[in-house]
Amino acid sequence: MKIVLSNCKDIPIYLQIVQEIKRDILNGELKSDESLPSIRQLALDLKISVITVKNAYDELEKDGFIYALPSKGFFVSSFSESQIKKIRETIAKNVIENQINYLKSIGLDKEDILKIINEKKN
Amino acid sequence: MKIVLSNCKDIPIYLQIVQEIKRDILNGELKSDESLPSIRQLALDLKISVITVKNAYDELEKDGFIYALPSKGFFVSSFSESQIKKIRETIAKNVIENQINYLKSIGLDKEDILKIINEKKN
Amino acid sequence: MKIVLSNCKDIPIYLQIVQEIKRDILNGELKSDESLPSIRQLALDLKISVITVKNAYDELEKDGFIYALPSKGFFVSSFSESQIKKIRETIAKNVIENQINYLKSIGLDKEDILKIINEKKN
Amino acid sequence: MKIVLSNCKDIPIYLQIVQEIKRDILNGELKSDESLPSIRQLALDLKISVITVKNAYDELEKDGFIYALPSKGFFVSSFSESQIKKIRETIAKNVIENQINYLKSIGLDKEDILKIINEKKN
DNA sequence: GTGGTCTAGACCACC
DNA sequence: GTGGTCTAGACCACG
Repeated sequence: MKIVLSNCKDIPIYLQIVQEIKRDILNGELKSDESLPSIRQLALDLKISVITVKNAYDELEKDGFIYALPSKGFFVSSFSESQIKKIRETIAKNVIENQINYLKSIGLDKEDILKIINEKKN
Repeated sequence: MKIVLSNCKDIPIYLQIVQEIKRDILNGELKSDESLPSIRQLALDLKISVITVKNAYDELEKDGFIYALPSKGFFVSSFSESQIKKIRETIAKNVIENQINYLKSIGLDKEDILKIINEKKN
Repeated sequence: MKIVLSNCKDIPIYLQIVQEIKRDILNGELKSDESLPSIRQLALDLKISVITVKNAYDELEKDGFIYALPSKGFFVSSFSESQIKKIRETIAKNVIENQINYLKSIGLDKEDILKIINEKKN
Repeated sequence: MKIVLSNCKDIPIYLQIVQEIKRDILNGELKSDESLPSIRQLALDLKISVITVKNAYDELEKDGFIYALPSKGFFVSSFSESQIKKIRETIAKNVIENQINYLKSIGLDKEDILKIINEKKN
């Protein structure tokens, strides 16, 4: 697993970790029941406080993406392929809906948006 | 001009104001050199502190969207229609690029994304 | 007499007027005992409030640059050529001393300053 | 780092802080990435409100002289020696040009100005 | 009336 | 500990 922290100050470190791990679970890089690095180890690797890593893992556990086995460590939750797919689609729908609404609110219409998307695809 | 604050506390009040005014400038609801409500008036209307409104206006001024004439008030910066259009497109390109990159990173491919966009259009 | 107001918000309007009239007295454009435009007239010309002009004239009177003859108007104070020259030099010494000190404080030495002055003269 | 506030109220406190820190960055007293005193500490030292210090730091951040790492503190931006030199020269050129233009406008000619500068140098 | 500045508190998230 | 945000007052200069 590879986690890269940006210096970007907009997103707290613990949330960056949350996002990267969620991402790796969703894209299949982290498999069901795979073990995550220990809090201590990840803190060492990223040169951050153990508390920050703990906060990130707690958040992921709260959201059901990982689970803790006391005195064993943290593990990726069990997801079937269809569950993963469904989560992905739910996220995508939300993201796309929000962004289209936002772009419309600043004065772009459907055609403008489609044009930009098509240009991007090249 | 109509500004609505959400109770959601994820986004600071002053940033919500910034976003709403930026949006209204970009979608043409606020015209060049149009005067904005005075700090005190807006604070009264929204039932928030004058300082919070000041912070919002300062942020907008920093970004070049409005300008202050002391003892006169705050005013929308002068933008030509083509400038507005360019800003809109720049924002849209960034937003869309980030969105597509993110969706790809969690395992969706172009076809998935297009499918969802097309469904939304209906 | 020609007064031009800048939109620059850093300097209050009444001070801009003060500066421009002082300048014209010092450079000889306004002669001793010459009459100034009436408060009302200048306010009309500059499209500003009479109060603002009044503040400017009061400031100039306080500094001894002009004097008021009630129900007649405002007039440039009587200065001999040597008095004018002395005021000019006093101002120049202050201005130059302050600026050299400032430039030194941000790390420029005499040679740097002289070099820039000499380049400007070309 | 040493910051001295004058009692003079012509310049707002927060701007005095801005000027002193800019000066120390430009003259090399504050090095790239060096940490600045925390908002609270500086407020205590100078016996002013934390908000006033925050305003000063915000202004410096806006101008690119410092950057904030939330929960860490404020730090001097990274400047190469040549960047510093360039900023210094740009400032000097502006200052000197304005000064010379002003002195000319009140009736001094080049020789007068040079004479005063040379006297100062002694 | 306007904006510009400042005070003296406060709570929060983050590390 | 740090910065980020906010409140509810205040005084000033300006127009």
